[in-house]
Amino acid sequence: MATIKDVARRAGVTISTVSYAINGTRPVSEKTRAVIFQAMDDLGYRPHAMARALASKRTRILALLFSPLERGLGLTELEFVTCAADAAKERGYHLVLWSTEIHDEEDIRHLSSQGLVDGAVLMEVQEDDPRIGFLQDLKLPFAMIGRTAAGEGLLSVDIDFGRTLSDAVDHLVGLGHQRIAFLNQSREVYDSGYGPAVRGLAGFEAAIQRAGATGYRVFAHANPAGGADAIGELMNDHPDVTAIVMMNDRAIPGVIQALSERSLTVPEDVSLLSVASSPRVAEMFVPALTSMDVPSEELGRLSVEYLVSTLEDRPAEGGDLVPCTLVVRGSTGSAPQSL
Amino acid sequence: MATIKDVARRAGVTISTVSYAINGTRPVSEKTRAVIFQAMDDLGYRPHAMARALASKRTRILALLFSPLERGLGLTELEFVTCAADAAKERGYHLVLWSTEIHDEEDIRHLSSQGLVDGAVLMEVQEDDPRIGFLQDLKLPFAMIGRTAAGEGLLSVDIDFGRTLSDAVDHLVGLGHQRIAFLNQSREVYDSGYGPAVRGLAGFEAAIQRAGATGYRVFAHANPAGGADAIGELMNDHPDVTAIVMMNDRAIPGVIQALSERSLTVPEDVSLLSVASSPRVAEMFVPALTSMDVPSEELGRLSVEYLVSTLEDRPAEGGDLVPCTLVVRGSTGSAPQSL
DNA sequence: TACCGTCATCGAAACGTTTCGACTAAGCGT
DNA sequence: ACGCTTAGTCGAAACGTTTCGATGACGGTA
Repeated sequence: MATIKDVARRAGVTISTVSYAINGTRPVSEKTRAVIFQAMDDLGYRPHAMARALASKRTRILALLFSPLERGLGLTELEFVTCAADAAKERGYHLVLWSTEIHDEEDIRHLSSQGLVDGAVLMEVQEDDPRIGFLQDLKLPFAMIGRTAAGEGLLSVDIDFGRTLSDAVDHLVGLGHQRIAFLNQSREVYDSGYGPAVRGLAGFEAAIQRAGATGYRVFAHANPAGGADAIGELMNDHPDVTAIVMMNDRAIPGVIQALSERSLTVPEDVSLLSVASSPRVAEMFVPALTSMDVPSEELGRLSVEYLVSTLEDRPAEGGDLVPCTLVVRGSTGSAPQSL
Repeated sequence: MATIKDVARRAGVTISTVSYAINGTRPVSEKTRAVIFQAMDDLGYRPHAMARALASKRTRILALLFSPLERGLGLTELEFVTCAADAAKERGYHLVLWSTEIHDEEDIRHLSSQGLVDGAVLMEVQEDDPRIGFLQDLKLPFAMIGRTAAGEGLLSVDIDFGRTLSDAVDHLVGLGHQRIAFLNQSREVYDSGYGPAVRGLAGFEAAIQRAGATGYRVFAHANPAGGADAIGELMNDHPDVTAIVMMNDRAIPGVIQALSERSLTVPEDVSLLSVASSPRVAEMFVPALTSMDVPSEELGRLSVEYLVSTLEDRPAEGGDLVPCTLVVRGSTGSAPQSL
């Protein structure tokens, strides 16, 4: 493989000049630059990533941190990954996957101490995420998908739950629904302060209030049985509900089954709207679920962009909130006329 | 950050001795080794990945190639990714994500020419995959998840479709089913020679034959409508079918709906068995689907292990086939008594 | 005693870049 | 005609490893 030395020789200049021409670190005359680029072309030269990294102390490699435990990665998270990789590539960076127990400090330290990565993107951020402390100690720049409780000046992108739930409720109210339930994650998850669960519910309540409708809330474990139980509870307490906003992908099958067992059809008797889920999930059901799709592409992309900007001394603001977009499928319809 | 130099000084030896002690490249006396490791510990020393790569010409970074187009990554593929990353980590390697159009030679060349990666793992391999040629030209070692048509001596892991379909059919026959349908991918996909579609069907036919049962075959597009159409066709031609083996995740919702529209219940009237799918998918339905789960962990892991072995001059055999494992859930039951 | 092979260690040269200080020649104001 | 800046280039020293050839000490064999 051709090295910078070969290019220099062929162009009749020294290697430092070639380096300046490539990186624009110092001025190079128009004429010389042309000769150098010609030589590079002729030789099919590509800078050697490792050598460059060693000398410049910048690897142009980013780590994507995710924790395998927890609820496990889903389709939505998968899109973060691929979109983040694309975004990184566009900016000349690479993305390495780093799956690590969320509390394993040694493991995270290991990652950075080798000098392998310039920065990190954190997925599945928790309200009180221990990784953030580790990263700060290591002085490793990072961006988050999600937010911590405090979120003080850290780089992050997150779903705009306020706006998302507001849009969701508006859609239902627009169809004539007045008694709407919010099916959240489990109470344990909510109590632990998991961001989406907390912010989602808050957004829902605010939206309901603004719309002058009546809201019910119910929690469900992240599995079909949890969904079924939740519907049982809900229908027992509030049999007059006509629409359910769900923010719990895995509970959905149970919800649907429980409704059909009660001879309630979707969307004639009850409208269903899935929030912060992926189209792939929504289309698994019959009828396909109307949903507020997560802007995973944007989240993945923005997080990388923030990080790269910071690394290249173009400090980014961060803290952006992007709303989910409403996609109407078959599970929402006009509220039933009579009760 | 401590360097090898610091370690050497503290241990009272030269850097080359330290290097030998770390890598085991040459013998080092027990006493010296102890002193060196002590020094490393004291200083919290970690070899600098880039420097090591530059000097040894081995980066210990592997690329994971996937093409964004196609049918899009699903939950099963996601598991490949995370498991491959874990396996790589265990062996001291890193995994970078490289999403590339399957035919984009320049892009693949770009990847290797920088000397960034030692080898590649290919996901979603096609029967006649152009990437393989590129990689061979570049002399970049690689392993595949899936197989090409020829598969001549290339490193690969794949699902053992013969064994898997055989187990699936046996399970159903054991429940008394005698007329079993195989719901494949679409005819187009099958005709294009997509490996799983071809090998799956072949395995099914062989298993049916061996079991002395009757087999029907039907194709479906990878979406709910496709599934519904397929059931329509199947029930029209062969209303006596009592079990369906499905190898088409995305068509499943349509299948279930079409069955219920015909007042056929699962599993009382018809047993459903999903092949080569992920538990996550199987549990989305009511009743949860009995399935042959893809050993994604093993596939991801093995592919990395093969590649690493080859890189470290322990040539691997490759070409392993691993079967899916049967997980009985609620969608299969005894064949209906009468017809 | 002289010689040879091992074992353990040393010193120095790579690996392919970036970057710093220095040098030259040209352009400027005075 | 003088010094001063500036654009353009050079040479050499990093960056932190691995690896090769050489060296010295030691024990065994002739």
